[in-house]
Parts: sequence; C-alpha cells; structure tokens
Amino acid sequence: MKYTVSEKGIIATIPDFDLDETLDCGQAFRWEKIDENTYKGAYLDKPLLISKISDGQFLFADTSEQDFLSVWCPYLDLDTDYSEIKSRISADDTMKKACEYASGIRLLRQDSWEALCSFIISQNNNIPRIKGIISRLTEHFSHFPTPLELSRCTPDDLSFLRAGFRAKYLVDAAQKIISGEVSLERVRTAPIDEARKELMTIKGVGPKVAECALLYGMYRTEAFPVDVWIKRVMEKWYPDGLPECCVGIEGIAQQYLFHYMRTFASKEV
DNA sequence: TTCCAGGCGTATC
DNA sequence: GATACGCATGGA
Repeated sequence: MKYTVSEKGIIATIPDFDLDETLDCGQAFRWEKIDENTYKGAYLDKPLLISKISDGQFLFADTSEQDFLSVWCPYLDLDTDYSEIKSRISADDTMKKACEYASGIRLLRQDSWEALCSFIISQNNNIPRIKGIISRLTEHFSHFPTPLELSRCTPDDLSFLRAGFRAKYLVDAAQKIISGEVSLERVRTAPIDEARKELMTIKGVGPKVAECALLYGMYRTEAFPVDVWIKRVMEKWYPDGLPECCVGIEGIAQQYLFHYMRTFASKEV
C-alpha cells in the first residue's frame, strides 16, 4: 500500500477501488455521500472522510496515520489484490462483463455485530429506510450500540427507530449474544453450515440475513446471499450453479453480479 | 389507493 | 418440505 502523509490527511494509491461501488452498494449503510467524490462515515466509531482526488488516488481525512493502517486498510480490504480476483473469475464470460461493469467493488471487512444488526434491519426493507433506522440507532446511543446495550432494551424502548417488526429481532440477537447462546467468534470460524445454523437460531435471521452476516460481517467469502436480483442472475446465466472459477469466493462474485444485474442488465428485461 | 422494499415467522397442508 | 400470508414503515 503506497501512501504519503500530507497536511490534509493521508493520500493513498489504491487500485480497483471505487467509492460508490464499495461504500454505496448495499453492503454497508453508514456511509453518506457528501459531494461528488467524498463519503463521510465511521467504522468502530472512528470517523473518516474519504475523497477521490484523481484516478486511483484517495484522500483519507479526519483520521490518523495509525488508524489508516490499523483500521482503514483492513476495513477497505486494501491488502487484497482485486485484479487477481477479477482475473480469476473472468474465466467465465458473464463474470468478466460483471467485473468490467463495476470494477471498483471491494468487500468490506465490517464488524460482525453491526453487520448482523444491519441485515436484520434490511429484511423486507429498502436502502434509504435501512440507512435511516441505523442512523437513528447510532445517534440515540451516540455510537453503534453494543450487544449489552441493546439486550437491555425492550422492543418498545426501540420504537424511536421506527424499525417496525424488526425491533424485537434486534433485541433477541443482542440477548442471545449476551447469554452466550450465540457466539459471533464461534460463528466466524465454524464450518459454514454450522455457522449458518447458529446464526439462524436468532429470531428474524433466516438464510438471507445469515448469509449477509457471514459475508459482510465476517469476510466469509464463500457465503452467497441470494436475493431477488441474484435469483434473476442465477436463472438467466447460471441455472446449474456458479462456474468453477468462483469456488471459495462466491460472495465476491456475488457483489459484481448484483451490481451488474441491478444497474445494467435490469434495463433490458 | 395500492404496491413494494437485499425476508422471515407462523400456520397449514 | 412446500406454499401462502401477515408484518411496520414510508416512499413511489
């Protein structure tokens, strides 16, 4: 990772990276686009202003060199070679097109608890409303609430969220983590089927939410969330399953396919 | 007004 | 195990 420290912040050269495609593509919900080339957000309650300053050049402001290295590099998955990943999965023709269409996607290494909550909130919901609920959640607690903080709430206490029927699911997730009934650390390293099973003991966590928590919150790249868009992708191009070149990184392939189908192929019909 | 949004729990067969 | 239906909320 090449970078220099300037008065304005850290200037880093990052290949295969697009702010919109990575921070505003439905994998994270706390990033706010404040102008054409800048996003404002936080991770582990550390703030960041990140701007594209030219092709492949990004400014990290409102942060320190230490946090750049220990927080933002891992979070943005900057040590992973996405050119290599894209080259590998481009052995498949449709995948090649999807990679070319949204070539700046990166899989964020998000916090597992926050991702779990975010995707519990996401069910039968739209992205603007998901963002609103999470924003009210973090503002109310002045940070993303811990499992302990949420476990002490009743669904009624969370009515300010306007999360509807999902509030009770958040409380159940928090309580199961505090009781030890579910351990996100155990889930993180468990064989994928056991991991899915353990997550799905939480009320409001079904196959889709479990898969999203694994992929986006635990960097389990073999997790493959299937929503309506990916269902269409599979019916259209992969009726017999994903190609061999995607084995082990189905979740990353899914990111390219999701974006491709939503913003491009959906125009065909 | 009605439909829908990166689903899931429950009832019913 | 498959399928239908309700669910909170708010924007289109």
